[in-house]
Amino acid sequence: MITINDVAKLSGVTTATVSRVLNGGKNVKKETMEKVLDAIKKLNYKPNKIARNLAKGRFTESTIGVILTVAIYPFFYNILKGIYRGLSEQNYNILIFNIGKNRKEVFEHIVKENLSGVLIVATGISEEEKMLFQIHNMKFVYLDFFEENENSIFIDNYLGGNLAANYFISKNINKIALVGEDRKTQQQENRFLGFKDVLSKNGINIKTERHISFMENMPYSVHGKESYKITKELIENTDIEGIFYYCDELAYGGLKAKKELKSSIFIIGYDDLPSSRYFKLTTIRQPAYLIGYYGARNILNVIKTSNMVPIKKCISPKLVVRKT
Amino acid sequence: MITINDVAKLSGVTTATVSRVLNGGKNVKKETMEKVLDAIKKLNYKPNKIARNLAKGRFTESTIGVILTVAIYPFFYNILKGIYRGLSEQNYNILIFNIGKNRKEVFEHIVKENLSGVLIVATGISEEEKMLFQIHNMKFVYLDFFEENENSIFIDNYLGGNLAANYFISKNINKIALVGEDRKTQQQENRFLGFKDVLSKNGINIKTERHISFMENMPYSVHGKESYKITKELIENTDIEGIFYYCDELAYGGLKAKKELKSSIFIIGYDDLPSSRYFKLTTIRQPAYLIGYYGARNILNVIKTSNMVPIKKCISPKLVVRKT
DNA sequence: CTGAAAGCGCTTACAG
DNA sequence: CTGAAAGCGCTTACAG
Repeated sequence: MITINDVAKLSGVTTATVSRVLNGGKNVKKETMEKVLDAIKKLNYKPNKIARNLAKGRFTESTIGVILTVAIYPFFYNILKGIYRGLSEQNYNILIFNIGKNRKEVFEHIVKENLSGVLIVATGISEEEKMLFQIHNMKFVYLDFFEENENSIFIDNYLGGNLAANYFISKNINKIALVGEDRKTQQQENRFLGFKDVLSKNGINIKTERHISFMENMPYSVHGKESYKITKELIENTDIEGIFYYCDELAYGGLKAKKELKSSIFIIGYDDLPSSRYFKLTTIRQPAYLIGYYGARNILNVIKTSNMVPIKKCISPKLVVRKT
Repeated sequence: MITINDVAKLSGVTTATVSRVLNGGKNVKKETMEKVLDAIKKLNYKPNKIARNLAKGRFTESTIGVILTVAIYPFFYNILKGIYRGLSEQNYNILIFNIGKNRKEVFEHIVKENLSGVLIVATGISEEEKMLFQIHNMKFVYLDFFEENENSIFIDNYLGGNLAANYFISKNINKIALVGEDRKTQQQENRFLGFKDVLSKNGINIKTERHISFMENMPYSVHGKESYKITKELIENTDIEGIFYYCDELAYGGLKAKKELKSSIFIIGYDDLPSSRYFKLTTIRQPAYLIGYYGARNILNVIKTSNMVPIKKCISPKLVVRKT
């Protein structure tokens, strides 16, 4: 590594002078300046920001980390947008981490960064990871994820499930299927539980439940195609009247099957992504943007107040009735 | 600021021991550890990452800055997605900066960050800003922006304009209006120039040109509403047969006016946002995701090779004919 | 298991 | 205009 010492030696001055040049060249003779600049170029010297910031006593943190798993889906994008808005307002920057692969390494990297706090999107972290954060006094807020005793801004997925079930009941639909992913996420568990609970209260049992195998490294649309196949099969081989999908993108696949087979099956999604409006999909709306925005405001709050009582913010989803 | 010295004093040990505790507590007596941990809690001590990184010789940069103006529009979001993908592949993180307000301050902040390089989205930077980057040996690549002698990944907006004009000509449409923004951006200038050039070659002159006043702090949909009004007025008061809009979101407003007035006017947008498919909007597609992805790969390249020849990558837009 | 001391790469008041 | 030296907050080989 080329340091200020190397530059000083090559240009025949002390590091003090090199430093002066680096800082704008006030009080430096023109010729000296040129010599130094020359040496910098020759050595392709790049000042070390870390050292400089330490020397200058610049310890202000104005960056919030955002921890994402795998890809940015449209839903997460809206969360991100909200975060961006909330953080920009307070002149904070966003540092995005992807913990999809090398999770452990990335976590160790995160605590080395000069961060004010961290926003964790749609996933929980292990006790070990929490410990790591604690040692480094790194505050965090969960987004779209609930955990007792932690700061979390989340959506009432159970209620979302209720809403979907009530919609079917209002339409007098009894033969119902569920289509989701095969990985157990908090979001899906609660949605489906809320859905089933309302149904059983009304004496209805789910006819069948299908789970698409989740593929981490694929664009999510691949799952939509799986959903299309499954729906087709369901329509052809069963007397199902309605399907509740884990999310809109899965429902889109269902819509395609429905159309192709000219079926009159009822379909309900979850998320209310932008496209759902144009597909006229009946769905449960989650205000993703708000989650992000609240998240941004709250992490800033947590940092400032070093609050002991965890922040809990539960957002209610809404039924959006369209034509499916 | 509370430092390791304060903790050492309060717990009656030296900084060496505190440091050991901070680093996992290997070779520290249990009681000592507890004393230190106690002091840390009492003082709410937060280790200084800057100092630690300097001491540990951790100078690896694995972060790329992304400079955005104002808000994240759907188009920029797709660029971001591409960047995210390309950077994640190489285990780099993204640090997002918003230069919408306090531009100068933010730039000064950027060069203080420990960044490997910077991606500048859809905007040029001034000579002064370039100088700043040069002094700090900060490499950058323009995305969706062209400048001679700089690294840039851009879209051929002139060609995009050509494509739109040719479409109108193929439909035998002669009475044409242009709807754009009132700020002069490179993107709009080139699009409209390309459009007009083809028309004049065919002996056609633009009938009228309208410019919506750009509002920085508003969601872009506000501009769509303006566009709706303007289009309505154009349909009602002129014999225009076709309108070319600066971007899809403006075209959506036009679509609404067209529908309301049951007009048969031809409408063509620019971008091909996801919703455009459902609106059946004829438009010029810009592969935003690709720009981001190439951008990520290229900035990484620029850093590694300290290339002298600027990287230029021109991406061609495509006409997407739908029903409008 | 713990401390004294040197060092990470840079900056800056002080003296000349 | 320039240098010698102390210092930023932390880590770590060395010695005990």
